Parts: sequence; C-alpha cells; structure tokens
Amino acid sequence: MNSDSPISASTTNIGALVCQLRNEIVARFESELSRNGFDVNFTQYLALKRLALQGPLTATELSRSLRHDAGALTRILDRLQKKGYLVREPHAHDRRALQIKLTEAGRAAWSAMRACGDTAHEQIQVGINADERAQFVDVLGRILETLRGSQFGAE
Amino acid sequence: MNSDSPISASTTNIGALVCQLRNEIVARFESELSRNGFDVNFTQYLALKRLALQGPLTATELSRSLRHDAGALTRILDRLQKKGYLVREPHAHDRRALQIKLTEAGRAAWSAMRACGDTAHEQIQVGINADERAQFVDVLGRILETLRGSQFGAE
DNA sequence: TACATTTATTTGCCTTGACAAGTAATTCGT
DNA sequence: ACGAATTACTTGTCAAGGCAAATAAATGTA
Repeated sequence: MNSDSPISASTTNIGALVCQLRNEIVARFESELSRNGFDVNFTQYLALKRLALQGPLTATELSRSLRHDAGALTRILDRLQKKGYLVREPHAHDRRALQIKLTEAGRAAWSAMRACGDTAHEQIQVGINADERAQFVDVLGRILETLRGSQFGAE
Repeated sequence: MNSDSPISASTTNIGALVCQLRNEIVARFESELSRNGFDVNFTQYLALKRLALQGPLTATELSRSLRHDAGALTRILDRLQKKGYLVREPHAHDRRALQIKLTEAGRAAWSAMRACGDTAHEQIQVGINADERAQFVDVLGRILETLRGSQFGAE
C-alpha cells in the first residue's frame, strides 16, 4: 500500500501545508499586534481593515466580505464596539440592518494596526521574491476560485 | 504611506487568502469524507494518515509530526479509539509513553479514506497545472520555513 | 390589505484547538 | 542513589467559529 504511487496525497499534502501556513501567518500577525499593545485577534484585525478601507458597511456586508459567519461576527463587533473602535448605527433605509462605522478612535487604532499588519506581511515574504509572490497569490486565487466555482471577494 | 508602495497589506492580503483557502480545503476534504460515510474531520484524517504511513508512533511523536497541540490530540485519539480505529499500547521502553497503533479496522478505514483524500486533493488542483502546483508548494514550504526559522516535518 | 417568504441580526449550543495545570515516569547532576 | 529538572500524557478551562433557532422587519403575492 505504498511503494509505487508517486503522486498521491501522501506525497505532499497541500491541505496540511496550507493549514500550517495559515496557523503560522495568523500567529505572526497576532504577535505583531500584541507586541504593539493591541488586544485584537487576526479576525478582528481583518474586520477593522475592511471597515477602514470600505467605509460603513452593514453586518451582513461585512460578514460576506470577510466570508465569516454572521453569528460569529456579531460577537466580533461586540468586542470592537466595547473597545470603542466602532459603532452600530441604524440603517437609513432598512430598519433591520445596521450601519457599522469606525469611530475616530477606531480609525486611529487602525492606522497603527495597519503598520503592524504591514510588518507581519513583510515578514511572511522575506524568503520569496516579487515574482514568486505574484505567482503564489495567483495560483492561490485560482484554487480558491475553483473550489468555489466563483470568484472571491474584492482584495 | 500609500501611493507609491505597490505591495502593501491592502493590496493583496496573503493572510486572508490563506485563511480562506484553508477553510475551503478543509471543507472539501470533510465533505468528501462524510459523503463516503466517514465521521471524521480533517484533523482526524491527518492523524490516521500519519499512523498509516509512519507506523506506530507515540502521542508526542504524532503531535509533533502533525504540529498539533498535545492536549487536543489526546481527545482526537479518544475519538478514533472509540471508533475502533486505533489502540493505545504501552511503550516497550518508556512507561510514560504510548504506542499508538492502527487496528485492522483502522487500516481498512484508512485505505477507504485515502481514496476520499485523493479525490479531494485532486479537486483542489483542477485549475492548476503540475508546474504551478510544484511552484506553489515550493513557495509555500519556503514561507513556512521562514516563519519558523527551521524546517517543517516530513511529508 | 393580509399572509407567506425572505432577509438582517442576535443568541444559544456544540465542537475544536490553544494553553495551563496536574500526574506519572524518566533522566540528569551530584 | 537521590532530588531536581525534564518529558509524556491527560484534564480543565477558555476563546472562536459553525450552525440552528428566534426575533424583527422588509418584500412578494394573492
């Protein structure tokens, strides 16, 4: 059950590698954030980033954009709101929905976190050059597309 | 701090992409496994795989090999043992340690799961060719190495 | 308009993994 | 040989995400 199958899942398991890479990357971001005094995890960082870059969003828009469970997102917003980074405002045209907006404090925090994120992002790419990075991201994106049978959100 | 830096975290966040890819891959493996009647998650699948390919191991060896928390591994082994896939035997030379061995049932289950895994693994690579795959895995591995400052385990 | 269906958000429950503490056994240093 | 330090495994606790149910409001339909 082993000798003659050259390329099988047992050769190089992309799944396992990607899981490990994900853990390392998240750890790197979070250590960089915490090293700079921010008590936010990677997901919260991504949420702040989206809000900073894409302006006020509803919870559903944010949840879809991050591809993150809506229920889980509620609690993330709770945390960030308690820190004073954002507010939930009623939506102008839909009383079910919320407008989630960064506060001034949130915007200020984000611009500091952004530096952390950029640092972490650079650390990740230390060992590869620009071409490799581009190729990597390209293939990664295409695998994602394939697995979804569709595109993957902006950015 | 923005206009002329072509590569910033806001351009293409590798971290977010890798997280999403990981989620999709795990989902694909697990759906393939469950579609074939196996009630095991991706981590359990990986544990069985290691045991199948690398023979009896101690819990610590397995935990290090999978880079998975030892405490969490205990419960994974509980599950797999309850299913009858493996047994914990006392270690011949170290009374603290265990020899974790697949049972016949475990070996049989693995050989069926292996097919699921290979299917999932192929689905992942539908959109890319062999060169791209090799490059991807290579870069992925090097990023991992960099982030660890060391190598990553066998396989 | 009245009712069924969809959508937005929240909450509860469950599983998983990370981390820390606890127990038992081995190894190291003297 | 003996105590200290390390190692192997287990257990408890906690944070996080996935999923389902609940609520409220909007939309579609008769």
